[in-house]
Amino acid sequence: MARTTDKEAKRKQIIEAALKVFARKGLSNFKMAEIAEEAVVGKGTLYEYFRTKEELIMGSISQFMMEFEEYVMAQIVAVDGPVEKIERIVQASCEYCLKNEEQLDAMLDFYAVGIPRSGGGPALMDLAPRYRSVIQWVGDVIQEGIDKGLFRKVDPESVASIVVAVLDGFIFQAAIGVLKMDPQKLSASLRDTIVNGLLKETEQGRI
Amino acid sequence: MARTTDKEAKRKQIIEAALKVFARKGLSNFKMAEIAEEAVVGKGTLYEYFRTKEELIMGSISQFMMEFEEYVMAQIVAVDGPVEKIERIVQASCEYCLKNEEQLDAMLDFYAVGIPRSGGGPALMDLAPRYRSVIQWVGDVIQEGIDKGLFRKVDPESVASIVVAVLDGFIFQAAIGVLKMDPQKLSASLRDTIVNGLLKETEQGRI
Amino acid sequence: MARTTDKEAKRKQIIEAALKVFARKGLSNFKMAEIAEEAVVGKGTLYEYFRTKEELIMGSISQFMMEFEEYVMAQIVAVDGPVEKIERIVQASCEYCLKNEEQLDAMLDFYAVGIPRSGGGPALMDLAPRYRSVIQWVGDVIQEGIDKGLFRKVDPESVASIVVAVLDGFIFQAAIGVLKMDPQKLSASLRDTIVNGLLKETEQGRI
Amino acid sequence: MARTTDKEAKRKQIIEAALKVFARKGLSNFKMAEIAEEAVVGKGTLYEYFRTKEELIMGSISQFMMEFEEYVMAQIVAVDGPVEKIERIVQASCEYCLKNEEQLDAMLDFYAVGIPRSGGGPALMDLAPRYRSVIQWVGDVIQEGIDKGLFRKVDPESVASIVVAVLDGFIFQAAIGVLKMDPQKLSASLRDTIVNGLLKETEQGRI
DNA sequence: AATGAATGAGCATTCATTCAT
DNA sequence: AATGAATGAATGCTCATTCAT
Repeated sequence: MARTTDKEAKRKQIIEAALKVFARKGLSNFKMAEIAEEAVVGKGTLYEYFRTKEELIMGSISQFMMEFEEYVMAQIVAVDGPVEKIERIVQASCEYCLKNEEQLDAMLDFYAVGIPRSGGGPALMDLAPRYRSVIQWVGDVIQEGIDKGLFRKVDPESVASIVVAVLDGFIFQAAIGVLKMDPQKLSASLRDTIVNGLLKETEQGRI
Repeated sequence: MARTTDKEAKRKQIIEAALKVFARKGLSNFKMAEIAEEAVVGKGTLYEYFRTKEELIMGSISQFMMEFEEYVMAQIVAVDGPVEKIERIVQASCEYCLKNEEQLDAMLDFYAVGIPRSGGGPALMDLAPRYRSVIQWVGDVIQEGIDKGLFRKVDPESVASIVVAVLDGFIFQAAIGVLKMDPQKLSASLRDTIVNGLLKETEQGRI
Repeated sequence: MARTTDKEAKRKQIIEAALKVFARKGLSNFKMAEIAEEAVVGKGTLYEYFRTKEELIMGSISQFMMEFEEYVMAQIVAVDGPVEKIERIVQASCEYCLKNEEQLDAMLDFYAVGIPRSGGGPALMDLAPRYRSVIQWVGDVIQEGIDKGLFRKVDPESVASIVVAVLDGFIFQAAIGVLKMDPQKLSASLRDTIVNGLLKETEQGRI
Repeated sequence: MARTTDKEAKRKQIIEAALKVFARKGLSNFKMAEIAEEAVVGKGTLYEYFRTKEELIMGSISQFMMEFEEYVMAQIVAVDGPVEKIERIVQASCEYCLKNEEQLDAMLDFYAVGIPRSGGGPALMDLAPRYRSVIQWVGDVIQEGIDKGLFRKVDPESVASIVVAVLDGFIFQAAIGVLKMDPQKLSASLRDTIVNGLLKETEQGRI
């Protein structure tokens, strides 16, 4: 059991180092040696935990994405009401980005890794399923709003797409430095713009 | 007299080949030799037009971005009315992506290139100014809507940020394959969700 | 623990191989791959010990020059008397060239490397200090001869310049094949021509 | 006839440019393009006059050596007396180096070109015959001195070797910057050191 | 298990040379 | 005859990966 824990801990340690290096150098410029140095292990050790560079990249990104998702989900479970849920998902996403400001620089790279190439093999990592599930989840919230008579009868999936798109767009704008990742301001702004537009006339101004 | 050449034309030819290769292989995996082959020129020729691989990348992306911008701008000049302008910018953006579906795969890479790295030099290409000007432009449209009494008194810049963010987010979703780039549908969807939310109560349903 | 290596020994091994290749191909025609092959190491290994080709060249030449100097110095320490010292330095220099006959071919290249270029950076290697110290040393011997009343009152430095010049000239003549590097003959010849001319009339024929 | 003159003139023009570039960059670092630029002709033109880079190098060095020799010879023809001849050859050599101070930087390279390589082809240029003839000529002068009863009965060829060696050594010392090419001083110095040593005792102090 | 010295496939880049104009 | 755009063979150097210790 101790063995497993040790192994797992060192793997985490390497991934943490990797994410730092990704942020600093970008996914296409970092070297395995840099990660080894950052993780304070030998180059050879990396290969005890990841078979190839590619696997280390995928492993690290997966880990990051998973923690992102977990964080957001954890912030949401206790929230009631569709409007609040959407507000909270925006806030939580921004919060996570802020807490991992360093990673922000690398997130676009993470996204790019998910692009399938027409020529050559498939995407290094298939982001689509994860993406669909997020959109699905947001769509359910929208549907919930409609069902509760709060929202107009919009197409839940389309709106969900938009909400998720805004979040990604914010991340990009923050990464290039034209937007400040302010959870309160951005969630308020999104609420005022999108959620308001979703509310039925009779509901507007009430919430 | 020596062999005469239209330098500008050959430069374009190389850039076109480069963009194709970028889409196929991604910005971090392509080889100069591939571009030479695609452009049907010798490897050495590439270096007659671009001093380094990096410069070729930047030149090609710049060209792409510029053409993107030009296309969208051209589609917009003749449009009147804030709502129509926003609708049209979404449509035009989608159209250009559709016309260059091949490039779509590479666009996330293009974005990633614009991320400044905390460690090491600056971003390969500074997208911020271009971005700010687009947001500014959309913001002006929003302001126009407010001035005309069409829109509620929102913060123009925040809304502009959101609109632009949605466009980028759409591009990403299309790239990973969870969204279809349908100009009509997406612009209608955006209009129904965002623009509606911007309209004053008295205006809703009229436009 | 990792594969352990005597870094210093391997460095020597590479330098030895390099000097062989220099002699065979000349400083401007050799390829790194040739040195790797001669040293029976991988190309990459060369770069573990020398950052660039230039550094490998400089390191190897430095080493050669140093060993040359050490050899000559070692042959001289025990020698008494100015005339004998000069004779011995000539002999020792020739001996070293003979023992390293292979290198002889490359020595002119080594010299050329020390030439500072008016345009562009400084010389790859500054031979001037080392040169001045040798001339200084020979000058001291001449001075000693004058002080002891053996030599005429000549300018020690000028004569030292000449002696050193002759040695270099010999190396060149040997390299192009118009002179045989015969320590006995050359030192005798130099003694008969130069040293004799330095002796006071009263001393001539005595020594 | 005009044709020939033009051709010959342009050839000279190229060689002159080449020598300048050699001095600036060294024989192993210059590029054909640099020579074309310096000569203010197109790259292609170089190949109208020299089949290859190597041929251009050889042609230029030959030209330089020939002019060197011609200059020295011209300065010597009218000189009488072995001592004066030797003094004059030293002076003339220094003078030429001074007049072509720029080339001085490249002369070691020229020498190096004459070194035959054990492995690979022969020397790019065989300096031996030219060298032997110079040594021969100096040897004849020494012999003349002996015959006239001025010099001791030394081995003419050995002494000639030394004299020529000194000249080359001076050039090297001047190139690396430890010696000033002063015709008067150097010839006087050489005369005082070598020639004096050659004089018979009865002649010393007379000349 | 951990390491880092060794490796060589792989790639950006250079530059002598060609040849259409 | 003169040119310089085009070319690709050649080469320095990198870095993921291996493996002896």
